[in-house]
Amino acid sequence: MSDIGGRRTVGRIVETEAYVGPDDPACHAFGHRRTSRTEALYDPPATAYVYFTYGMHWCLNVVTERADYPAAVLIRALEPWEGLELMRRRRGGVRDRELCAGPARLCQALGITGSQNRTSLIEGKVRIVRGSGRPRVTVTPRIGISEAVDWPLRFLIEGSTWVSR
DNA sequence: ACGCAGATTTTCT
DNA sequence: GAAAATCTGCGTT
Repeated sequence: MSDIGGRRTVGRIVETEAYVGPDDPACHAFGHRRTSRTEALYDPPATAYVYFTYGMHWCLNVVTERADYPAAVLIRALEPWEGLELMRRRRGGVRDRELCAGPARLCQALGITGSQNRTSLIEGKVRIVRGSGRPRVTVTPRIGISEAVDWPLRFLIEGSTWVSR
């Protein structure tokens, strides 16, 4: 959920990818690479890692491991729950199915930018809270990367129609 | 439905 | 100078 610009949007996470640390060739901190961009990955768990790519897109990750161990989970898709009007406005009137189906799309829908980088996902303007169900999860390889292409680290809620691609 | 190219800028070589 | 954890619009089938 986000509370940005004085208004709230809520969604259920339906798709994620894991980037599992310095030994993962697809992780931005592969080989313990430490730059101004990757610095957030070395923060404590539940910190936001928001990075900018392709000249125009923001993507949101959750730092998952202890401080100084750079691993994170990329949030790839949400099922929109609240604040649909605001999401539609931010996304420029695309079909609802495409509001949050993709890592950069959901950031646009929720108003997430670099100003959320290194903020707490427990008490910040962007938060992640525990849900109530125990959904079945499907596992596939990650998308859009060129290293470790076959590692099964993409997780989808089984049967969700809100996932990307 | 599918495939391709353009957008646009940070980061690292 | 090239590539990048992407998205969109426009072309063809």
